[in-house]
Amino acid sequence: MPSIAPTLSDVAKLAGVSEITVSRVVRNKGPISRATRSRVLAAIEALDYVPNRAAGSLASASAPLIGVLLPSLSNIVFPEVLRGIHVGLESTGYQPLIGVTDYDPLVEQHIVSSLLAWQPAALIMTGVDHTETTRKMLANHRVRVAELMDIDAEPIGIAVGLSHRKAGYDTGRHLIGRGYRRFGYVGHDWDADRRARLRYDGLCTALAEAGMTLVAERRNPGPSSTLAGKETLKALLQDEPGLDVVVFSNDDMAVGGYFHCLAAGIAVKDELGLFGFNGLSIGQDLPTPLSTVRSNRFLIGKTAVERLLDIAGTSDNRTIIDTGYEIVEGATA
Amino acid sequence: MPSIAPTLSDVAKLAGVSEITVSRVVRNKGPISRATRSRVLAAIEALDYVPNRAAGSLASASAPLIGVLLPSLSNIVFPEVLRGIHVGLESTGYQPLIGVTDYDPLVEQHIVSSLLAWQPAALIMTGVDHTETTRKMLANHRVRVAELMDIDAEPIGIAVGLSHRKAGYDTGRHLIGRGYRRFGYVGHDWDADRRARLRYDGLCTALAEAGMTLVAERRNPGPSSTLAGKETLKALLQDEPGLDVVVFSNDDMAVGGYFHCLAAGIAVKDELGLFGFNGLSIGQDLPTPLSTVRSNRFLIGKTAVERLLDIAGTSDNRTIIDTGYEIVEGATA
DNA sequence: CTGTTAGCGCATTCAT
DNA sequence: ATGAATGCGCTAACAG
Repeated sequence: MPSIAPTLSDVAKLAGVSEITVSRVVRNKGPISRATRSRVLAAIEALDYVPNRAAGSLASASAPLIGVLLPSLSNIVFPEVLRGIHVGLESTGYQPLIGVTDYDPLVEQHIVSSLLAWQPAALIMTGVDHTETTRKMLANHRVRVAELMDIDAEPIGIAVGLSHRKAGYDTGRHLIGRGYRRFGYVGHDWDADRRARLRYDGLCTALAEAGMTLVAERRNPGPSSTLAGKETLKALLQDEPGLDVVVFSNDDMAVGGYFHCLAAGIAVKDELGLFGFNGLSIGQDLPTPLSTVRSNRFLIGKTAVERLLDIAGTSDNRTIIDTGYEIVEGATA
Repeated sequence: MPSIAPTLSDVAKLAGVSEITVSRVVRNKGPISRATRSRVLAAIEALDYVPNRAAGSLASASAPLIGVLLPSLSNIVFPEVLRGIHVGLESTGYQPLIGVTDYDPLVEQHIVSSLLAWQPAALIMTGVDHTETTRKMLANHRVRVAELMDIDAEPIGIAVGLSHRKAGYDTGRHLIGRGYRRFGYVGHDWDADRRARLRYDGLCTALAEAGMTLVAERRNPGPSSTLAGKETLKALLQDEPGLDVVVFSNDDMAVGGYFHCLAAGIAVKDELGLFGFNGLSIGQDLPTPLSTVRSNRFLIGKTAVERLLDIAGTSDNRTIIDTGYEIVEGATA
């Protein structure tokens, strides 16, 4: 086998047709007779021909790539979204080109710029915080754009996710319905996590409607983690021992809270209710399954891809797709 | 702003130089006088020029891309490796193009083929199980290759990881040294996870050297998970109640085992020791930190990238890089 | 230090 | 249903 890769022209020669015919067979586009198609396919097989993507992209001014911008890979939530994207992309011929923004719109802007240099078919971004320059670039390139997770804002293209404000509100209603009255809140850094704040706002609205407020709250600077949840709950309970339920900014934090209760001998649910957000499997595998809200991360990624590929031709499709959420009763609240 | 992106030629005109000069400035390659460089940079700035990667890749027969093949995104370990890769790639101009093999060498083969179509600078693969066709493709394309995680085999290019056999062996020695005598093993599916099996082999070797064998063992079909660990430990203890320590195939499984002990009222360590593998943060955040082996996933990804970019020019660099591991004493064994 | 020439491999457009 | 001509935007290999 030659160390130089075969090209369209090699295949064409072997099959006794023109290059463009081979190209049509490869892309499955345009009318081709059954006879020539099979001759070409045989030649492709014989030579182990693989199309050169750079050449194809240059000629067509568009690449079978989907740019994916994630804020972080440390939080299990985003690999799960990525998994959904992957499954949605399966056998479409598109490949994901990924970038990590570290929750910084300026970093995001640079990544968008370098992703656009590949002329991707679409861009999948997380959240709704973008710089003006980013928005301008996206408009100029006429790339299809999906914004994931958050649907509480005006989208650039399509938005796929859930209303975090509503999820927070429903959390409040649910817990009030179960008889809880003295609410505490344990959270993490809001500056990077707009959605956690929306949930908090929704929760407070529900409490206010019922004539209550949070009895105590505490937010740990830095990202969410089991450790942060553990320590922050401990601190909160020192401030204010008389709570009957604590809502956490997400499951990571809540699992930490659960571990604190175990270590401190606090009877979860009877003595203190715990409530999370996301529905991570670690929470559901605890000896006492965590009460929480399932956020369907996988579905968000998968749905986004499917919609983006659907609207191939169309222009200006501002759409909001609500993938919803479900309250997971669990056994901690 | 025009909706058509500026090209090298536009920049060249504005700066009053030839295209190739602009190209040299952009790529920071070849000698350029300070004066022209700044004129060109000004023109680039003025036009918001972004190089077209497809064109560049076609002309140079190589793209600033690194293909990354991961077996799965469900297991937290691989996103962590990916994070290392990302950090290693930061500000190098390379971008990761990722594929997920689902632990299937044939799927891997297809992905390798479609990744190579982009002419990536290098390929990062996980593990050492590849089809003959895959090996042939890699040889023909003269791509730099790194195989991650596993260094107990002859590498294609560079291998970055740790000796899982040795880690298993040291686990055995460590636990024997702490006085444990009646060993149990709880594992998951081996067919997909060669490394788990190597650790098991190492463990058995250590036991044999001390004149012991596993008293009981049980492997759950399917991937590792907290749930699997929980249920499998339960089943194992029903078979054989007289164990004093159980080694798990990894931390996910071990955390599940820990949860079972909590629920069943088994005193961890005093009554039954638990030992994992990986050193995941969830294990360390338990009320009782898990005894385990830290496997440095982040470092593996980062190191692989750094080495791959190092050996840019060189050819045929078969190297094994041992990122090591550390026994984490913890409090469960 | 800078420029000229010549393609890279493919898809688009227009023929036939 | 198939083909010819042309160029996408950039870089390698040489000049000078």
